[in-house]
Amino acid sequence: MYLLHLLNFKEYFMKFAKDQQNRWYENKEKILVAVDCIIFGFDNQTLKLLVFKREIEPLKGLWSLIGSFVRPNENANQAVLRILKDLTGLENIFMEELRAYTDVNRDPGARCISIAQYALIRIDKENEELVNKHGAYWFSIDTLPKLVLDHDTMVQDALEKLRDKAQRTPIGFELLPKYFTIPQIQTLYEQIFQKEIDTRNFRKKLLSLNFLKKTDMKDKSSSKKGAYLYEFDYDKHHDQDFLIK
Amino acid sequence: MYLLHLLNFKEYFMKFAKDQQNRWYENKEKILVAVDCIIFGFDNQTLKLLVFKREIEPLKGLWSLIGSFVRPNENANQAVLRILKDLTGLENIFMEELRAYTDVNRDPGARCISIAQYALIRIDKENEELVNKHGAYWFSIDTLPKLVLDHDTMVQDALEKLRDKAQRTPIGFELLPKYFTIPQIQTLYEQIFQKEIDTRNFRKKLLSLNFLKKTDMKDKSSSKKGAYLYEFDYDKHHDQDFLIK
DNA sequence: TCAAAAGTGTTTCGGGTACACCCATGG
DNA sequence: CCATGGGTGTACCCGAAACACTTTTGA
Repeated sequence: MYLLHLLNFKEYFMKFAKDQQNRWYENKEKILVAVDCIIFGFDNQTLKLLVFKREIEPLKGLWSLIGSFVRPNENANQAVLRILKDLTGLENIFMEELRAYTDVNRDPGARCISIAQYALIRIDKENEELVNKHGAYWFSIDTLPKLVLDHDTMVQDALEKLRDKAQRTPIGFELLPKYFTIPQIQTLYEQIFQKEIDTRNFRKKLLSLNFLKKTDMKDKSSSKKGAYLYEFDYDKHHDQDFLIK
Repeated sequence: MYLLHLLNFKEYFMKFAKDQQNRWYENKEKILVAVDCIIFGFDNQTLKLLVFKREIEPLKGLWSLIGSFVRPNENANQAVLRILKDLTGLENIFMEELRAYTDVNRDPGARCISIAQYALIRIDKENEELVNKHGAYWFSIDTLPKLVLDHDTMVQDALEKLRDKAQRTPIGFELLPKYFTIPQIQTLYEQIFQKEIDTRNFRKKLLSLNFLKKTDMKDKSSSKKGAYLYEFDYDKHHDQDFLIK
């Protein structure tokens, strides 16, 4: 039987599938499959979540995550990227699966499972306008409105995963502009973990990881002295340990 | 608009859904949704995976994970528990979602997404016989056969997740009998991480966590001196840190 | 000149790791 | 009596955490 593994699997499969696929796949109930996006953003002040205000019935006026049904010719990942592109104009956004929400009655309108995904983007003027045009708004994560269905749970789960991930990998950089200051990163981490971090220890640890390139530019937008701008040095980051608590 | 949140949501929804659900849900393609189970087991020697040998066409003779389509009246979790119950007779099995596999062509027989879940069970004679009756067999994880579709990927992903999880939470106990010895746990961890662990450090760390209750029984099945049997003390385990590398 | 944020070093403490020998027992 | 696996203690090292003052500059 091990020989079979060497055969062209797809060909072999199709040979039988044509005759027999009804036996295997028949009478199996298909289900609506959606993706919902937990989109985090950072405006150099607070961590925010992008939510969508429904302006048509049903559920007019309620807040909701942005989602879509998965189409026949795309996988879940592609569905999310499609949404993000439409909504923000951005491509190459960091995103990762959170988990699937499959309860039978989670959506009273129809049996529908959702594969929730979270994404991280930088908030800037261009995408903020575009986003507003689509009826979406940024909410600070500590003043979120009630969301429809199980979307509140999704957001909480996503926050937990984000914290977990941020501790072990330099995830924050997806949320920062190309050039950023150390105090900016620190604010971001303080927002993610919702607690204050010691300046000296944070800076020491961060710089010791050796993946920040210092520039000779300064950002004076938040102090008179000005803070040096850094950029992420992708060459030097090789998934080393990155424990920041 | 905030007042709306206080209304009975489901009632409100249904009022519109009846008229309008076609507008929202119509023409949305439904998809087959399966669960696949990555079932790990431990027989006090090696970490094993339960795989299923297809004895009917299509794919006769090929090895595969155990799976099933999700039925209209169950969520993914319930589907997995149903499979595990049928297959092993066991209930209350530890299981957790791995992730969803949604590529358009992952299953050449039909568009079908799979929500992969991994589970941990102890292997004993009773469930081993039952399992064999269903055409399923335990394979040591370092001598796995080639599996169909994307199941190899699922197994690798599950192993990674298992390792990650085992490092930060005392997960191994799902895989051990009620009473077990310290050398047994160590073997389990050596299997999971595929490397040798220092006896003294392991024992020291494990006991310092204070959730093992020593009994006065000894297991002499693997040495003349015999090793003390312990049991898991659920009261004392409060999700403390549990870093074992 | 002063307010406000940026930037910098040292000490302490705990946990991780490395490492080698004695113990108990059945055959 | 000896082979086999069970069980124990110490020293070192490194990274995390705690902690306070100087620098710069625009207003």
